[in-house]
Amino acid sequence: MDDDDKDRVDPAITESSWTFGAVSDSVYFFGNDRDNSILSEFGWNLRPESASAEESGGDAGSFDRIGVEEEENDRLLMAAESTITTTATHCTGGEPGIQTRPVRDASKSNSSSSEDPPENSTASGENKPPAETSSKVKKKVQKRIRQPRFAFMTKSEVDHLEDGYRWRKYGQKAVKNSPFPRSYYRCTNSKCTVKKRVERSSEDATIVITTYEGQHCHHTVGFPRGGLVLSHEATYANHLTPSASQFYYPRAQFPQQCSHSVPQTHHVPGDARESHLLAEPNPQLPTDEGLLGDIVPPGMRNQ
DNA sequence: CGAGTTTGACCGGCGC
DNA sequence: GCGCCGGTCAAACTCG
Repeated sequence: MDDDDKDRVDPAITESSWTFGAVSDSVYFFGNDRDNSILSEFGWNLRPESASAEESGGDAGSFDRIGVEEEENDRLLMAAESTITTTATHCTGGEPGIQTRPVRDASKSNSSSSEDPPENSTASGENKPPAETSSKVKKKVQKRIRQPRFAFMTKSEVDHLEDGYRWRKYGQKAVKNSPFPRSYYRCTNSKCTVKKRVERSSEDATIVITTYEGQHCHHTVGFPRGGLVLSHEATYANHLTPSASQFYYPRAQFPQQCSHSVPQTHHVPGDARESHLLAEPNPQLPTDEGLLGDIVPPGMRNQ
C-alpha cells in the first residue's frame, strides 16, 4: 500500500464500528467476541486496536454475505449490497495446504522462474517428472487441489492493498462480465506458496475483492520498494492507519509445505479497511447467506 | 542490475 | 468434440 492510499481512507469507513464473522470447519461465528475467546477457539486472533472500535464495542457491523465458493462467490459477493462492514471467516481448511499444480510440459515448466516455490515440488510432486509418461499420469491423477481460500471485500480506491507481505504479480486477466481485470499475485517468499487474486467488483467499483489462497509460512516482510519493514509488532504500534490494524490473525497452523516453521503467523489480510471476508465453502454448511440469516438478524445485515 | 510488472500465449477444466 | 474461461507462464519491459 502506498501512503496515498492511507490518506484516502474514507472517514465513514474508518469509523470503526464493525462486526466480524468467522468460520471454522463447522462453525460460523458472527458478532463481537470482545475478549477474543471464541475466535481463538477457532484459531483466530482478533486484535481490535483502534480506540474507537473498542469504544463502540466493536460491533454494530453488518454482513452481506459469507460462506461462498470460489469464483462464483466473488460474483455473489459483488452482488451483495456493499454496506461498510467487516466480516471475517477463518478457513481452516482441514487439508494441509497441498497444492498440486498441474505439471505442464517439461519443456515449459522446467524453466521455473525463480518464484516457483520449492514446496510445490515437495507437496505436489512437481519435481521434475522423470519421464513424460509419468507426468501424464500425474496430470490425470493430480486434480488441482486448492488450498484454503478466503476473500475480502475491501472498500478502497487502490486495487492492491498492502498487507505486510510482498507479492509478485504473475498475471492479469479480463474478467467476464466485469469491466475490471483480475490480477494474480504470488508471495515473493520462495518458500511460501500463498497466492492472491485481486479484482474490483463489477457492481461497485469502489470495492476490491482480494482472495487469498493458502497460508503464509513466514512473518510479514517489508513493503515492496517502500522500505517500510512491517512486523506485526510494528503493526500494533500503529504504523498503519487505525483501520488498517483491524486485522484478523489466524493463529493457524502453518501448512506443512513450509520447511521452516514459525511459531505463529500474523496474517494481515488487506489493509483491513472495512472488509468482507469470505470463506471457502464448507460442505457441511450452506454456502450462502442462509446460515447467516439464521444467525444475524436481518436488521443488522442491512446497514 | 535486480526485482517487479505487463501482456500475449498457452494449458486444463468444464459445460454444452 | 468444441469452445469458453480461469489460471499460469515467460519474455520483454519498466522502475528504483
